[in-house]
Amino acid sequence: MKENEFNYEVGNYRTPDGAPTDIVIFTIVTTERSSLKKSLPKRDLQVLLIERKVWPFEGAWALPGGFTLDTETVYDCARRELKEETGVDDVHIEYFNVYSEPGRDPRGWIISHAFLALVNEQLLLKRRASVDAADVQLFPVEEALKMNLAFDHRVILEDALRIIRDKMLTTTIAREFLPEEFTISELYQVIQTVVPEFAEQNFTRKITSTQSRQGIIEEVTDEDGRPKQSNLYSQRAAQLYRFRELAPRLSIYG
Amino acid sequence: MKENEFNYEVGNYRTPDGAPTDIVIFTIVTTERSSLKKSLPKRDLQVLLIERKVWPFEGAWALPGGFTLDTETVYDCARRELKEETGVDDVHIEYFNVYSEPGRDPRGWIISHAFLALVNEQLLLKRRASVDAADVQLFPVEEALKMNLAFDHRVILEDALRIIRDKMLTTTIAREFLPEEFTISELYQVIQTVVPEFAEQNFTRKITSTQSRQGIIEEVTDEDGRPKQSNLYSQRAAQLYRFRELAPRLSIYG
DNA sequence: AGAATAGTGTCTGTCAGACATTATTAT
DNA sequence: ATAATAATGTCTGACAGACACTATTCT
Repeated sequence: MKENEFNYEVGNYRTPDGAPTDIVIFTIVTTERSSLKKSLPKRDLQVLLIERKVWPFEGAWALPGGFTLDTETVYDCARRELKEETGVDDVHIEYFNVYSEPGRDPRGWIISHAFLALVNEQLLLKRRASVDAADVQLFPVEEALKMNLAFDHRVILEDALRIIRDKMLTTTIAREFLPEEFTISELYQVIQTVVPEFAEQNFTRKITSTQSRQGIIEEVTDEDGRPKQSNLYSQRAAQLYRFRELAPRLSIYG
Repeated sequence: MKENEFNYEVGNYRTPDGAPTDIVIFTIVTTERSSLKKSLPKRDLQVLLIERKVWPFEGAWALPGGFTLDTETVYDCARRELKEETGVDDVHIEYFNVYSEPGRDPRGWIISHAFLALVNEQLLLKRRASVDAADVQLFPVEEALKMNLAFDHRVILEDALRIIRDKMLTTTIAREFLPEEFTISELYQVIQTVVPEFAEQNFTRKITSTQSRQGIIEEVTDEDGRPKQSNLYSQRAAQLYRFRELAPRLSIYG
């Protein structure tokens, strides 16, 4: 390295003390409504938090994360941390913002890169069985927002929430919370769990029968080409659907 | 600072050598079609680049940017750099991604934060008059994409382009390239300049008369409440419009 | 008159929104 | 039968897409 030229541009300014990632891991927790069987379960959007054991914010709950190494991208780091905390890989993980407010971390000048991950409950269960981690826990987002989270993690969580609420309606990320094959009611419920104000009276018809939404989902059929149905959550069996690749182009101009 | 605890968590790992910002500054350059007066001008999406004078990538063109100070956020830094390079402030500037590939900067471990800015041509002109900067220049984006830009700036530019193309159709950022009051044709042209494949036969009617798009723009009237028109670009005078605050909510589900 | 842009008329098929109704099946 | 969810029917007004047409004014 040409040391003098390096110094010329970088100068003798202070350099950051670290470039960590923080990961907002969302999952939807399904709880059967015990009273009656064959009824739709309750769904709850939850976020994974870790109780800090060391200074700073000792004892407070925080988003999982860790410092990026000089041999990896921040994206690699986020995936690595996600794997460490949840045991899962190959899930939707997405970078959404940087947090660089001076003083946000008492340890020094630390610029954090925030990711959000959407993890299917089924995948999380494996990990939760294997590790008895009292210091790693899922919280309903509404509850987490009221807690005194470490660092600026409340702001990060709020930002992440805003983003998945937006994306839930404008992309097909709902698929991340659903099994491969699902019913319309499940899809509707997942959307409503993330975006409570979502209400669409003619949802079934719109998602299945309108031309402009062709290609979002398709009916699942068995080997003989007959419609495949499920009566897991209902008396009357419901048609199963799966997501296709096509997502419609949105535009405000028509 | 508790030095030992700091070391415990941060460890003795290497820390980054800098957290700069790179800014993709877009503008739309308008050139009158000289042949005939009263005709729509040609518009061209251009990006501001700077010729590097020092190692590394000496002589190559690069995105403007600079190192973040420990007293500011990366957002502050981007705004500061934008002001330095263009003389403008108070324009649309937005963070969009982080670039952290090891080795992306020969000077060391440098994680860059990329912003995009949309600057109205009129605002840029002031600056361009005051500074004769042969090393600061606007390039049509198509041309810039073919150049050997410094660092990973080609990738950054491609990402930025993808984002403003998407946002041009889903938000009202077109306003950033337009004067306060504009005609439908101007708006249409700006959209097409950024998204060449955009074509909407009934654009006028959709943007002015459909209920679902109420509130995007409104007619401009003079003090007496009479419609205000402009014949700057046309024989027949055209109604002037301005953007309102409301942007429609988009959803793929209806 | 011709050129250049602005803006409206008209028609068909599809969709949105609101609401009611029927269908299916475990209990 | 009842409960619970799944799915369709029906109606009105609005919109999309396509294309032709009229309007205005500078040259």
